[in-house]
Amino acid sequence: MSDMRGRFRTQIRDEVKSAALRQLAAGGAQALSINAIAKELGVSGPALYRYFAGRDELLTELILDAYQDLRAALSGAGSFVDAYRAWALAQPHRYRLLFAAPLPGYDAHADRLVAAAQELMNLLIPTLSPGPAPPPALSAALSAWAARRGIPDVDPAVALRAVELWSRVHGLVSLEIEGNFAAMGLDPGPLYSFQPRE
Amino acid sequence: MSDMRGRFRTQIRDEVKSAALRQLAAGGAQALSINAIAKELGVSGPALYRYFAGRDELLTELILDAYQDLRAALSGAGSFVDAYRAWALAQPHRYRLLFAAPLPGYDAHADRLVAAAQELMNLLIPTLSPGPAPPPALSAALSAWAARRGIPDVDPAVALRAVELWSRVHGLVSLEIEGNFAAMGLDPGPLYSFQPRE
DNA sequence: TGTACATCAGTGAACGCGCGTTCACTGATGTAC
DNA sequence: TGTACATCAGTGAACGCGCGTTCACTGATGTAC
Repeated sequence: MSDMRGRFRTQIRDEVKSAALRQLAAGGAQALSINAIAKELGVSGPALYRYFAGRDELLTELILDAYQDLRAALSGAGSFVDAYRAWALAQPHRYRLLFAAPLPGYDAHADRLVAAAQELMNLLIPTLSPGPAPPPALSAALSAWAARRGIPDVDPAVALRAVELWSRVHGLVSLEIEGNFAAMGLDPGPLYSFQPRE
Repeated sequence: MSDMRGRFRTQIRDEVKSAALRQLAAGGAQALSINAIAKELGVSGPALYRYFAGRDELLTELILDAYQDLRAALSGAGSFVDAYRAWALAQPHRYRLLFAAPLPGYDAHADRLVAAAQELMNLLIPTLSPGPAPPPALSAALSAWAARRGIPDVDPAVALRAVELWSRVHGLVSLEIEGNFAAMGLDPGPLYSFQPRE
């Protein structure tokens, strides 16, 4: 019976988080409310303060979890682009949590979050072959960035391709998620098979 | 003195809208509050109901204004990509208004809004030369979309380029606006000079 | 095994705040004769 | 030009709601002897 209370705590934390995700999915971007979650769990509002210091901590955990989940989905996948798209379409509310503007007053670029974001690039880079060489200033910035991320020997031409690929797929995904292609009557599927494929 | 009251009304409407934009710029995405705007204008909350039916109408007007402003910025510009980026960086809160997830319960795809969004494409299309031909299904969808928008004789290969260009620049712009490149220590400027340029 | 104690999950009340919106009303402004 | 009237901008109170968070407290659970 080691640490039964501890196990209980993490289980409740998970239940809180999944209720939070359910409400984000249903209620739009900023529908993250301690009180509403407590109500869904059949518990009074202040009870949740046993498990989270406050709303910001809960939000941060949800974001970190989402990064981790996305990373898992990408690392096992054959195609970065297809897996990225599939993950985002399956849970657009979590994708927005990662890449859309957060709540006012919330610091979306705390160190932990930036690090988690950039691990996505670490997954992409090894799968790419170099493209054209970037201009010198960009090349230097890309090398410095890769070194800072603990992968020192990255060809800047590969890093460039990674950033370009990511921004392209993010453009398509974010437009698709918000229904922009649907509003045009377009199936965006074929747009994802751009060159260069990884 | 024809219609002095009418002129007064439109002037107040404009003051309300610009206070609203100021607060959006300061307060984050969903900081659009009738009461807060009224307070900034030195007036009681209910007073604004003389000018707007409610918060949703105000929001819709802000969005339509933003589309019109963006269209104006693009139509006079030499480079679609550069003008698009400059507009978005200068007023990211308005860019989010157009392309990020709106408030829960707000219908972001009402006909007027969709039409306004697609007029942006009408500006882009005439500046492009055809690229590779799209696959048949996409080609048909692109032609149908162009016809529906009142520009019947569009080469699907041009329409495809327009959609691709738009999604690429949107990807870069939306990442840049949220500070993702800054968090990487990258100047994204060089990324915008991708081929094919318009 | 039984008892005394510490831990801690959860409660209900409260604080102070903000929201959109409706309503009856005041008072000023412009209009018609 | 002067007066009677209609229009309408703006007010303050109110409704009902929700929010994050703090606080003193109850009662159950697990622990130590």
